[in-house]
Amino acid sequence: MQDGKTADRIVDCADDLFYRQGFEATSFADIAAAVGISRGNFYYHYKAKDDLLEAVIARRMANMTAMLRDWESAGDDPAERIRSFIDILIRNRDKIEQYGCPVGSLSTELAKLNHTAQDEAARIFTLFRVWLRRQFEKLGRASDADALAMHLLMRSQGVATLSAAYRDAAFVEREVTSMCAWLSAITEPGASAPSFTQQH
Amino acid sequence: MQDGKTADRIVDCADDLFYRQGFEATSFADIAAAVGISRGNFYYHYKAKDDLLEAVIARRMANMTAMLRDWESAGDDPAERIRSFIDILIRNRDKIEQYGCPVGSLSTELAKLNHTAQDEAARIFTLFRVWLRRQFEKLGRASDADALAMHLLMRSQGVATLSAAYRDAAFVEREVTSMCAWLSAITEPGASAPSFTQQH
DNA sequence: GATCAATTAGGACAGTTGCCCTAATGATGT
DNA sequence: ACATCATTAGGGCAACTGTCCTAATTGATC
Repeated sequence: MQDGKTADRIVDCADDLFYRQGFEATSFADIAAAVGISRGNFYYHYKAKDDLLEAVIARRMANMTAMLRDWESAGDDPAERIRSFIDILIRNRDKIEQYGCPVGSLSTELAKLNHTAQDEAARIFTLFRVWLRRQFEKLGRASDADALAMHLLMRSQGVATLSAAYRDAAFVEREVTSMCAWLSAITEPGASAPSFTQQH
Repeated sequence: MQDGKTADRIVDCADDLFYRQGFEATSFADIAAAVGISRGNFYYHYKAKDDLLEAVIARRMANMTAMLRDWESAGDDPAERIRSFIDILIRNRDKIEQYGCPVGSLSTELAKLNHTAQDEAARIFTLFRVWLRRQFEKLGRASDADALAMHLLMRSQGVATLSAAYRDAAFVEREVTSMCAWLSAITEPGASAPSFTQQH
């Protein structure tokens, strides 16, 4: 958090602190101390805490968009791309164990606070949702692509929450393996793949 | 929140407010106003906010224990009991849509606050975990009963989080149906039921 | 009816919160 | 060297936080 203009450094630190401490529990004093500026200077860049929150959400949106684009350019196999998504639980395992999922925990907190930015936070979910949906469509599951995307999102959220509660790395690995197996069952066209429309 | 001794009414209201607003975002003034007592009277019953939190967690533990006992006495079929657990997502759908899961959201918040009561909050999870494990054992899945219990807990957590983010009742119903189908696949001994030990 | 403990109300406390204001500093171009 | 503008520091604001203290009130016991 050293280089870049001050406004950017503020969003950087706020992003991190909102994740690790929560939005409500993070004060301006916390952020100012982390950035290394005075509290007064703060309001020159962001005139209210809600403005800062929106900037943080926008930053996360941009970061996640870039990450999804990277996964797309890394290969053409949709299943492999989806596996990149599942693998977040492994790559970020330490942080998730400590603070849960940044998307889910912020969304839940803002829901409780009845905060106006709650819908904006949910849009980060939608970013993944639409991206995953597109991959499932490419796998020939156009009819239930959105349900499959939501199912995968739901699983990653559940794993993240329990990972933070129990800090059990074996559980996370087991569930990631299960998610990949579920994905493989979908990829293989011959087998009676897990479906949602079929179960109704 | 009318009858009962004052100490109990305080825990009642605090329980509700901690769920709807979060622990950190709920002040003594909020609780005192909800109970209808003065702030001063507060410290006669609970000398610190952390004490109150522990009382709330203990209360939830007692409530959940009673609920699990009710499910046990309602019938002998373990699968039916497990379905009672899954059905929470339907029965409490309105509250979950607004505030998420009380167990998961409190656990995540306390994790971020680095609060000492975090382990105690996780024990509510363990309550369900052990109970579910026992039901799976009765279904003849002694070898992976704990993994199955954790899998079900994970699913309910994921559904609750996404339910609060999107407030999509159709999604919740779809996932509940999927969970019941998963359970049925386990119940039927002949079929190649979903397992975890097999997938390793 | 008097005594005494349990309970309550209300005010006061030091610290923190988000927010605002103003003066000083910095850089920039002329 | 000067004027201009963006940026920063620091103090101050009222409101709120959790906590504590004391005086009043209640209710039961003798």
